[in-house]
Amino acid sequence: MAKEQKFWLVKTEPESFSIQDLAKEPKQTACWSGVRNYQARNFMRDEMQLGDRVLVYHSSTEEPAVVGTAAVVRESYADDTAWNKKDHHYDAASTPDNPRWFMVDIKLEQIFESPLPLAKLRGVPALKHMELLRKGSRLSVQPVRKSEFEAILKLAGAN
DNA sequence: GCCAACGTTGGC
DNA sequence: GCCAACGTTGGC
Repeated sequence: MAKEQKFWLVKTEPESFSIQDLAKEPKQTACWSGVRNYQARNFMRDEMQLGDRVLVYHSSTEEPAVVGTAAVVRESYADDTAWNKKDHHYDAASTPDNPRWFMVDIKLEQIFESPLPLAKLRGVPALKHMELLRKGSRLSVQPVRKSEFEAILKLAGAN
């Protein structure tokens, strides 16, 4: 029997890969490559499981916001962009024989009708302890409490 | 193993 | 574009 479903948030810069881009992918599924932070990697490599649910967040944009949800459809495997010299995330220390970086595949569930801006989330008591809202938080893959995930769905008027 | 210098993230 | 917060690197 599968372990309990977990909840996550992943950040992406919409200028490089937005949730709309995810929607355009075959099967609306994409590999979440390019993560080059150990803590974020560890979450993907060690803890993300099939069926886990994911909030998608747009960062470094005019109005940073949670914009929709996705699900983990493939558990971690080596991030091959790390050994592509032309890739922006190339890392000579990672090789096919001894990969340093990992990724998962996620599939779009829904794009919120209206995005939930950071500023709005800050005012929500149920989200008071959310990692995303912590000052100086930079983790690009982070765990989310079930209660937080549900509160966000509720705010988005989604299910 | 400390920590200063540097690079990056990301809100504003 | 600014800059605070954070992660990484490398000299010692």
